[in-house]
Amino acid sequence: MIDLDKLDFFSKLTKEDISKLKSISTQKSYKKGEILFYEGDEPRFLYVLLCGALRVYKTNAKSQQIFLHSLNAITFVAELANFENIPYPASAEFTVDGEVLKIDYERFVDEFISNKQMSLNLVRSLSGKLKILSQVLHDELILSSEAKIAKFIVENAELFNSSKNVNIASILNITPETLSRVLAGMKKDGLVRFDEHKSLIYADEQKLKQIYS
Amino acid sequence: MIDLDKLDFFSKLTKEDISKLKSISTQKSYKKGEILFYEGDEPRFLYVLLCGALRVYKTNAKSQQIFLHSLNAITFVAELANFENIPYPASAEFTVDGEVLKIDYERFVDEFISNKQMSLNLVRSLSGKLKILSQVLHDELILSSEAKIAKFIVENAELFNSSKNVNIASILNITPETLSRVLAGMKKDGLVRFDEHKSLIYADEQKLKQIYS
DNA sequence: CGGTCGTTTGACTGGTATCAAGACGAGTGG
DNA sequence: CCACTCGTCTTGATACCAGTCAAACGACCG
Repeated sequence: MIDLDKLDFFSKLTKEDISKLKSISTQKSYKKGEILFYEGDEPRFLYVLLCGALRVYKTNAKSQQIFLHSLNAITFVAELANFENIPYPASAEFTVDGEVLKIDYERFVDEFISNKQMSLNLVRSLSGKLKILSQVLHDELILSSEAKIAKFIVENAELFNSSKNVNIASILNITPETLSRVLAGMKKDGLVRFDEHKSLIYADEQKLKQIYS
Repeated sequence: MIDLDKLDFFSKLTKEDISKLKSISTQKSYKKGEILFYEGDEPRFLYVLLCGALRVYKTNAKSQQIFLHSLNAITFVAELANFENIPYPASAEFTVDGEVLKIDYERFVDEFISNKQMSLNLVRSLSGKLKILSQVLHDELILSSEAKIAKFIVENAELFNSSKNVNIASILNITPETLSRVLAGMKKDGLVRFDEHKSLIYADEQKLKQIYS
């Protein structure tokens, strides 16, 4: 079990606040692949991801998962659902082993609603989430498949090289076939070059950026 | 000019806080159709919409506007951009005459960052925005045109009846042609019925809901 | 009664998914 | 060292949803 006192995330809280927090919450460990909650579930606790990472996704009518983003410790998780008292708008699955703090939300409100430090944490967290979401919205709503791929190459070159195409495709919410075809096109146009082992050895950043901006 | 003291939004602030706020801000009026900011602009002030309403939209590669949502007074506007120090992620246009409070953001941070009431306002505002955005994300990412229309009919029956199809289409980010065709289909399947003046006189809520959930 | 704005309809297009088959390449066991 | 196999990538044919373009139609307004 992780000790809350040791965490940066709570470092600005007083000793009393920390014990207050401990008294209204429990900790739980999860294995890679386990689900923290499903889209549509009613929120019962306010979650803080203490360690590990989550994959956040929505499910469409054809039961396909639409990847939204990853969450890394330490951060509140889906606090929106608690604040607005709505079902979780997406599902969260552990991509590695992790641990969460499960806070009794009602008591949290009572005790911490006017806590200066906690408010700051919340504002920061909410604002960060908004940034992520508006990013997702932009990528999914405005960008074509080609543009998404171009952006991914420029902004995630390493990840691009270390991942299999299937995984990249699922991050970008496109099919592997589309990814393959677009990359073939880019190769033909000289925007990218690969060595014999399919590692990216050259990318025309300028032209790639033009595609997505 | 609207007097800040009179507004519910600031009612929990002390008299000193209000004058502090006044001293670091100015008020400005806008006419219907004017733009508060464009997507991509650098934020220079923290805006509070004091009266009127804004249409918030993004622009795609073909210069088409993608409607995201409306904002009604009184609310912070795009505070995300200030907090995260990023360009505005969308454009905002007045749909009626309005008035905004333009707050010097740097000074706002200095003076109000640890103000209890203001923090609460911020948390509430951010959380509300997050809810809206995740709603938009769901509608645009998960729902088909038919599903969007079904949802709109169920949840906005009055607006549906009082608006021209062109406007409904632009709210739903679909073309008038698609709207027309889908409605024709629904009529054929008996999901909706219209009188001679195209007013909706019957809608099979159950079946419509099935389409979008 | 003519003009304008909005709606409807049809034919076509485009982007991406889907389905199916083949090609490739790295690791494995004979 | 070869051949087999499995996972992955590529390629082609086809399908589908919604957008585009164009024309006809309708309704209301001055």
